[in-house]
Amino acid sequence: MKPKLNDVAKLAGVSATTVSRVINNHGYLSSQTKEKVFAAMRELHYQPNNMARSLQGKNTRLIGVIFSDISNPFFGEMVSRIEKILFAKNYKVILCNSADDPQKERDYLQMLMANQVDGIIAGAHNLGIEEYQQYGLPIISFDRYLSDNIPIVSSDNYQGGWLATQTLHQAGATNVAIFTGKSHAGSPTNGRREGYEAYLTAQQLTPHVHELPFELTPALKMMEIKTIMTQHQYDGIFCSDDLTALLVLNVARQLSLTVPEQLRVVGYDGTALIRDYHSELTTVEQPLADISTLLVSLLLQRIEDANCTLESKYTLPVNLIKGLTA
Amino acid sequence: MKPKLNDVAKLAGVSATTVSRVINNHGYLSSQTKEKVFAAMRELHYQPNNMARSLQGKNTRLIGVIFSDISNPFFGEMVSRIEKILFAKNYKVILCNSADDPQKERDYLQMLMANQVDGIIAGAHNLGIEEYQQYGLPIISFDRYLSDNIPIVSSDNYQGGWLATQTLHQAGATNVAIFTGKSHAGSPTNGRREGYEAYLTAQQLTPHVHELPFELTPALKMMEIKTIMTQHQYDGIFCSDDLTALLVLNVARQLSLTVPEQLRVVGYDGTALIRDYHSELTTVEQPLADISTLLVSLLLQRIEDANCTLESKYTLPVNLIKGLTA
DNA sequence: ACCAATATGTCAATCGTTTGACATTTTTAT
DNA sequence: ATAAAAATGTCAAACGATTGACATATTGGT
Repeated sequence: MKPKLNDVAKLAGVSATTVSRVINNHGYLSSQTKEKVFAAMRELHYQPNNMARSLQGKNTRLIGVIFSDISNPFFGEMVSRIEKILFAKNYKVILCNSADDPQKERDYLQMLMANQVDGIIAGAHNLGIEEYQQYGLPIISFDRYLSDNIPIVSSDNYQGGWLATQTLHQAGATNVAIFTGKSHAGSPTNGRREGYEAYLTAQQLTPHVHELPFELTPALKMMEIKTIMTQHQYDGIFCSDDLTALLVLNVARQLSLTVPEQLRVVGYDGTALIRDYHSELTTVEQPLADISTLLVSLLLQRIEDANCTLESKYTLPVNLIKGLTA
Repeated sequence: MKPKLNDVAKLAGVSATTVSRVINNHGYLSSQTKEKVFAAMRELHYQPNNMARSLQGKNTRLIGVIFSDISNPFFGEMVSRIEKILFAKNYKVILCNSADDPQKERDYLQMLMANQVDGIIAGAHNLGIEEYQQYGLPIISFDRYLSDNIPIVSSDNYQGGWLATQTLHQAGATNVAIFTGKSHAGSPTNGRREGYEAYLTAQQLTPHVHELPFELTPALKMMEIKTIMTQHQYDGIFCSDDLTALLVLNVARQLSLTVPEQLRVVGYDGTALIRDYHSELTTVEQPLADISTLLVSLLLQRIEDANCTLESKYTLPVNLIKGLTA
């Protein structure tokens, strides 16, 4: 069996209490004793049992991270960053892919509770507000309103939508469409669309909104896009995420539309993947590093002091990455 | 505070033992009592404390999943699949991005031990073999030899390398290079390179191996590729991963090389992302679904019966996805 | 009315570690 | 030499749930 605290104590020739004190650096300890104990721990490859520790009320240092699906590069990069930051602070991540399934999300929440996580970073949002509220846990939300006492971190979607549309317009487009997801209440893409509409209205131009169902496979989405693009002669398209923008560029190629002359395209997100492998795409970059840092930092504040007052909303500025498509 | 088993017992008007029995479905129980207890659990939003449970020797149902970085789409997709499969079997994933840093990998292993994970799926491999052996934990490795008693799941890298090269050759290429990572002992890319060399040798052609350092940023890698491609006039390039293939295609565009007429390109991995957004790329697809399923299934076998005999190596067939680049 | 099966309760030990109370010994400073 | 500080020990009660031993009560079937 795995070595326990008592085995270490025996090997080191000290009492169990002393070993515990060494581990927790508690009370008076001579450096010789410490060394003896550490040596014994090394020799036995001893690792204190975190389950037992957390029973005493110690933090588990586990954080639940819920996103819809990390195989989406945007979430993948974000979770990867969050994990790295948390690891540096000695926290571990329990990964939850909710797959946009409310029941799965609910199950995950319960599971996270059962595992005594210290807090949750929520980036998937299908559940009603109450479900998140009823657990008295520190929670920080990414990009969506959950409840009054759950702070939201997001980038400036409105500004991003405005910026994207402005970029298309200034690149010469006048007949500008937006391809976005279904507009859910509280959904982040709403802001992007509002920015888009506001800019066009300010320019006395007409918005053309196309909602592409979220569940569509990329192949189906592409067909849909092709249909839309043949029926309308847009000269500028703002896609509310970069992957959709790639599909639009593919379709443009199929339809022999020259980019950016006949068609201008702006995407959204600006992940490292897109910047590195699709530098041609003009896109609005969300500050993923800052978002991740802030999410973690707020959560840890809440964990350390449950009563600390946090803003209800943190909005980070976006940045336009100028490529060749607009 | 969070409700405990005793609170449920009080509310339901039964003993703590009965509640525990209901939870674990142990011994005689009337359906009325069960209902009363469940009702009380619901009312209190009770979740049994997994820490306390696992102290009795119950499994934690936590699995450590170590990969170098899930922001790489290949690993992202793989971890996403693994997580989904494990969740369906009521296991949770502790996510570990080793970032190709041996020390981080070591820290992760210790952390996973401290958290009493039931097993580990290891897809990052920087540590010496001993380090994985010394923990008597069920471990399954993806694509790399760790130790005799740690089963390896991988796809047929040799066959994949052969297939890719054959595809380039049959598409008309005779001066065929391979772009691969640094060849580490036990590294999976070795097999791909061997398949590449074997095919060329069988065809009386000369292999040209270019090792691109793993750590390079994509931008630097692209420069390197450009240098290589201008110095040599290859008419076929086999990239040991798809992202590198995208860079090669970018460079080809910069150098005004027509694909596939002047230059044929074959990638490797065939993730959903590539299939969906770069269907033009000819690539060797690793059976990610099967690999993930097998990894999980073997691990759970080991967890359920530590002595069960498993093969030391499981090799799954690869599949050529014909695109337009070769 | 009687035996068995079913249902529930009480009690206590256990899992591995932490922590406080208290006692004892050793070291250090004056 | 002496008191304070430092170092270690013993003991036991937590933490929250599980589980076995055992007792008791309620059923149902015959």
